[in-house]
Amino acid sequence: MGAVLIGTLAEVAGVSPQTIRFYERLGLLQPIDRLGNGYRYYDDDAVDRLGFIQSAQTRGLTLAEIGSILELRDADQRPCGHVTQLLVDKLADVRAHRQQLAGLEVELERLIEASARMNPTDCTSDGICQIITGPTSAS
Amino acid sequence: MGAVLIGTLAEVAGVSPQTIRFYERLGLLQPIDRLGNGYRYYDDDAVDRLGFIQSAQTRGLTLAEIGSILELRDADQRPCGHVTQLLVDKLADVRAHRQQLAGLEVELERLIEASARMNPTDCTSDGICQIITGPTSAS
DNA sequence: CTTGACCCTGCACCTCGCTGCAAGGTCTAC
DNA sequence: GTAGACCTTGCAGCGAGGTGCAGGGTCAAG
Repeated sequence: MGAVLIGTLAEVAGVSPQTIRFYERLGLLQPIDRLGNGYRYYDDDAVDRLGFIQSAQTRGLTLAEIGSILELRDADQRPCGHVTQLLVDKLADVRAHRQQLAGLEVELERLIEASARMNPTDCTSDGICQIITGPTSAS
Repeated sequence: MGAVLIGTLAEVAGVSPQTIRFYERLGLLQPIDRLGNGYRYYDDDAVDRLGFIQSAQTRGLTLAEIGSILELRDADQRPCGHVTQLLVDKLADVRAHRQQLAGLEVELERLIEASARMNPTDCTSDGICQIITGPTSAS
């Protein structure tokens, strides 16, 4: 089952051939070799590798971070410690981001509620939009 | 106090002159006119307008959305309804995004916890990184 | 011999909100 | 007259993760 061309690999892995070439340029996935006509060919490990990339992406890792894991693997090192550190850092990022969005959510709720209570005639007064800037001034 | 040049407006509003020119290209802010030498000049309304843009940005609106509000204002229409709709939509976006991040947070916590329980010797087996893909396979 | 499905390379483009640079004109102060 | 601070225009680039296209080569079937 080894030695498939890029189109087949793409179909099996559920990505486009362009994406595979793009990953190759980023150093994430190298073909075993080229055929006489220049065509890339791959073995089953490539499918696993693409699957890993997709798993890691859904876990919020960037392609650069995923590349750093694959690099360790390719150097026959155990990436466990590195991966754990990446995940811990990512968790901190996600929590910070969520905190920020929570603040925004509260703020939007407040503005929407205030706009519902607003008298439409208030709108014609000066300023561009008092729903957003607040009745007289913003903090 | 009217008729300031771009640099003064930029300083007062706390943005760079380049940013003001950028907003002009997006149609968010037009100078009153040009002086004989081609220099843009602005009045105090421009400061309010830049303040509004910044307020709206901190509320998560994109420059395109902000532009749609300003467009209504410039056409002497009350943008209240439109603004409220934008905020409601934005709130839905923020909630959806937060939900997604909440799922990711739980997932990362799970992976980090699992990695702490993992036997280091497990790591040498096949696959690229079992912390990420899971012990035998991922869902 | 031609059609159609593949494959190759390299480059441009997309979103979003700027930022920086080059090459020039202008204005003020000394 | 010259230095320095301002202004003008247009265009390139960032990051992130691709997508799409042009212009070509290759291969198998009919």
